Amino acid sequence: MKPARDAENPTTRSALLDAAECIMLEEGYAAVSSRRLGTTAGVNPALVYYYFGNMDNLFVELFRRGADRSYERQLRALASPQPLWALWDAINDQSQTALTMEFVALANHRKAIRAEIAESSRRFRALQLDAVSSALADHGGAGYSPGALILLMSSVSRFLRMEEAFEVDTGHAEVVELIESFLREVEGERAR
Amino acid sequence: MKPARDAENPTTRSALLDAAECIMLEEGYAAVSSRRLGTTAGVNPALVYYYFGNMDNLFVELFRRGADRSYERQLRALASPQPLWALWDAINDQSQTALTMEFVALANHRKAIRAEIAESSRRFRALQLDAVSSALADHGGAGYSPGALILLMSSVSRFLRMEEAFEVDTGHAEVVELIESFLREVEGERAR
DNA sequence: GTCTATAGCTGGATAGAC
DNA sequence: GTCTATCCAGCTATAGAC
Repeated sequence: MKPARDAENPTTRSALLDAAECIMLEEGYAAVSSRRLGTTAGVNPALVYYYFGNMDNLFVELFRRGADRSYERQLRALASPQPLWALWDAINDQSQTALTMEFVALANHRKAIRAEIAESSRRFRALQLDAVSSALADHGGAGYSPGALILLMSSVSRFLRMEEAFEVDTGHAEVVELIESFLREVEGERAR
Repeated sequence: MKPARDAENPTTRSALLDAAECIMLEEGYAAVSSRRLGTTAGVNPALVYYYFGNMDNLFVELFRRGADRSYERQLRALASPQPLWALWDAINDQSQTALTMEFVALANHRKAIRAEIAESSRRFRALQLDAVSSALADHGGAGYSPGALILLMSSVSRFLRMEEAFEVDTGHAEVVELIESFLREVEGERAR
């Protein structure tokens, strides 16, 4: 009988993934090395190769883990009574955002990562398109383009986060208000 | 009498910066090392330290060189008869975009770079705010927020570029049309 | 200004003991 | 599954000859 591992007894495998996530967020992907992973996770560096074969695979698995979690969260959001508001929250709320930017940078020169992100993006987008199309049709927004709305929310959210990291926030409140006034128009006041 | 250097006779210093730009675009910032720079620029790697002291300074100088060029281009754009259209073109056209994203990634774990980008962003934003405010006031757009418009254009532009790198383009045409129809509304048909 | 040589470090990855 | 030991490559940075 295999013992079930809980949060206080994580498997070595997931401990390594957690360590990678932590290092990536704090110091960027370039700081993620097998030796650093070993130290942070409290295990031997060689185990990275035992579990993942090489560093690229570790990155791919870490990305996939985060993407799957986000996808589930987004599925739940889009099933809410106010799917547009919920999607806007999900896009903004995602603690995944910072990690994602790091992966995008990684993808610039690692083909395996790029392919993974590309496929994941298409998967997210398809789900969003479907839900936003229905949401717009259900309310007074049949005249608006679902694709444009999704891109607007995604672009602005990511750009604002990025600027916040540089402590630049000119115009942030205004553009958020612009998007949210649109959401109010088609989906009504945000329910609390 | 010092000989003037032309494009075919660049100084070693600028040859190193050119090499850095090239490597960064093709393989990402992590691939930029003194040895690679030496090989690509056809000079000795030790010259990197002679000219820049260390790698951080090289990155900062490369960023500054690009930012200054973009700033000049943007100044010219904003002085055109259709400043909003010209700004939109400048934001989209910038061959700097890909490089900028690489610098943003670098900035995550190099303080010197982060400070440089932050200051540069504020400088660009101030210039844009000024010009867009006037442009909106001059035409029928006095009711719109200049800050929101700038952020919308900047966010969307960067996000689309990023997605293009992953060969994802769902909704791109629609969101571009949304922005351009707004520009037509306040500034009239784009002059050719 | 440009080069050689080199110190000192960190990294990816593997072989093999336990 | 986990560890030690190790090879080899690549990096930053400096000292010093030319």
